[in-house]
Amino acid sequence: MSYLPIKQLLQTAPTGQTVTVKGWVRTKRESKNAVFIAINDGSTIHNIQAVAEPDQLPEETLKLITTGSCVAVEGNLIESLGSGQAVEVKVVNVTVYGTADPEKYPLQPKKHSLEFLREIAHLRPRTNTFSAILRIRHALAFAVHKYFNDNGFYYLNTPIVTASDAEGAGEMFRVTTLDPINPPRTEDGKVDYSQDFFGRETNLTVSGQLEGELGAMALGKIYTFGPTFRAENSNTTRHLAEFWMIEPEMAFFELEDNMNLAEDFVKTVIRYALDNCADDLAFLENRLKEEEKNKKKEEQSDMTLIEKLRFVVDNDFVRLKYTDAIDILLNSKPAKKGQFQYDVAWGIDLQSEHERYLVEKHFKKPVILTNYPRAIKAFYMKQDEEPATNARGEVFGPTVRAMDVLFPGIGEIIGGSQREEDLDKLVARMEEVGIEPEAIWWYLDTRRFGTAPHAGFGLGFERLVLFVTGMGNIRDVIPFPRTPKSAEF
RNA sequence: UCCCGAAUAGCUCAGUCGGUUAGAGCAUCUGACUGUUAAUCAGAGGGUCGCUGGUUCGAGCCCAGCUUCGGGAGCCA
Repeated sequence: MSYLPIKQLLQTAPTGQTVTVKGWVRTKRESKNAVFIAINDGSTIHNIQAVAEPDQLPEETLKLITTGSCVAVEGNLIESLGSGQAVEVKVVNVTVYGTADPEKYPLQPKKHSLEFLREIAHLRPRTNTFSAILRIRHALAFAVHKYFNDNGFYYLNTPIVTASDAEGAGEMFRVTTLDPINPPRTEDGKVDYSQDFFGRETNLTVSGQLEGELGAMALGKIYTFGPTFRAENSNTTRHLAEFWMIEPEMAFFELEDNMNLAEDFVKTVIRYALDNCADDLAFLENRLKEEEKNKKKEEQSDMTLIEKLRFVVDNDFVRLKYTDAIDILLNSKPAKKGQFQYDVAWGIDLQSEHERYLVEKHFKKPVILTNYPRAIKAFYMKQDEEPATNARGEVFGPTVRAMDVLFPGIGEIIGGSQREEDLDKLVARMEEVGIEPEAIWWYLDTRRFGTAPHAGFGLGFERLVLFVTGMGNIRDVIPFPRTPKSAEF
């Protein structure tokens, strides 16, 4: 039996033609003269309404049509007799594929909290909110591939299992096939990883960047888009143990080019969502409006979700050197009133409250912060020639060509840099921070053989989805979130 | 990991000063209802008060520990 997705049916001119709808029942309403069944198949946020005469369906079939059950409806597509929808299906026959006991099915037609839905993550895609999020997530993923393909990048698949832990991006998950109770041991009592599957210690990747650089040094412009793992005990609304990261890496790009790419990239994929997910965004925007009603006035945002997205797409990001950001923070009201929990001084790693002030209070738009102190950034970042100076000519310490893109409500959405292409400087820096150059000899070969200026960045995909959907918790923008103490589904 | 808060019906919550049979709304079921829009109206069923221990004549309520969840911080994307 063939069928049409509801998305398509809703856009079809009703001429009484025979159609088949297959999907899950959202609600059933019975009155004396008609039975109304709202059906959703996930192709769109909208339901289609099937209408049956009360004595048209056998009593036992009618009883099985409950919220959450799955049905196939054969009927005629007609102009709706009611006012809530343009078309509806006049039922000829209903087949129930699967029942859903109303006493047990958790997704009954009522409001559910996001916390409750997280506990039934296997069923939550059947709700309006999550189906909208997942469709938007898909559209953004597609837009990412489209953007890079349109701009001459090659999709490079970097390894998930890796032996390198040199990047220091975070704690890693160990990958092993050794017996956890009784692993083989060396003479000095340590676990003997030479007997492990790969013959050495291996972990899940925390970043594909180092391998991405290898690709860029051959293909010119590459990007990765894959799962990434951090075994940090992070319990926040912005962190996952398993998340998807997008990491472009470009030969011959300097910091300025990197910033231009990051800004154009983010704007383009958000624009894609605005152009292609209008219904789902409108639904989420409404949901947020309802939520805002319960908030205090000062916590309500002055822009709706779609206005916020348009604002980001239509306005230039602020570009600001770290040293100048420190000046702004030092002269800010909260600093003078002592309202910052952490003191501001050149050399500190900016805290959330500082980033928030810059993005949400001072500039009120996305900010790209650059040229951070060398001491607080990764070893592979290109060192600036001159130490930082502020507007009054004060001289500070050495900096690197790093860039962080900060978004309102999200914080750091992108982190990147121009890479140090000079072998001697790179090795010297590695030794300073205690990384053995031999451990990533293959990475250093890019600098030994045909080195070139290059740059790249990493974007946490879920943080992008978080921003576009306006959701508040990163666990609600990935189908099956992995967080400390939580891997049920 | 640290700080704060929470855990009572399927869900969201109330539960007075520690005192008899633990309540409401939604959902569910039953009935009513001229085409309804998460319909409306009436009625019914539904509880190991997170777990373990303690204080007390008596604990949903007080105390301790544990577990889980939420918010914030740190780490970062």
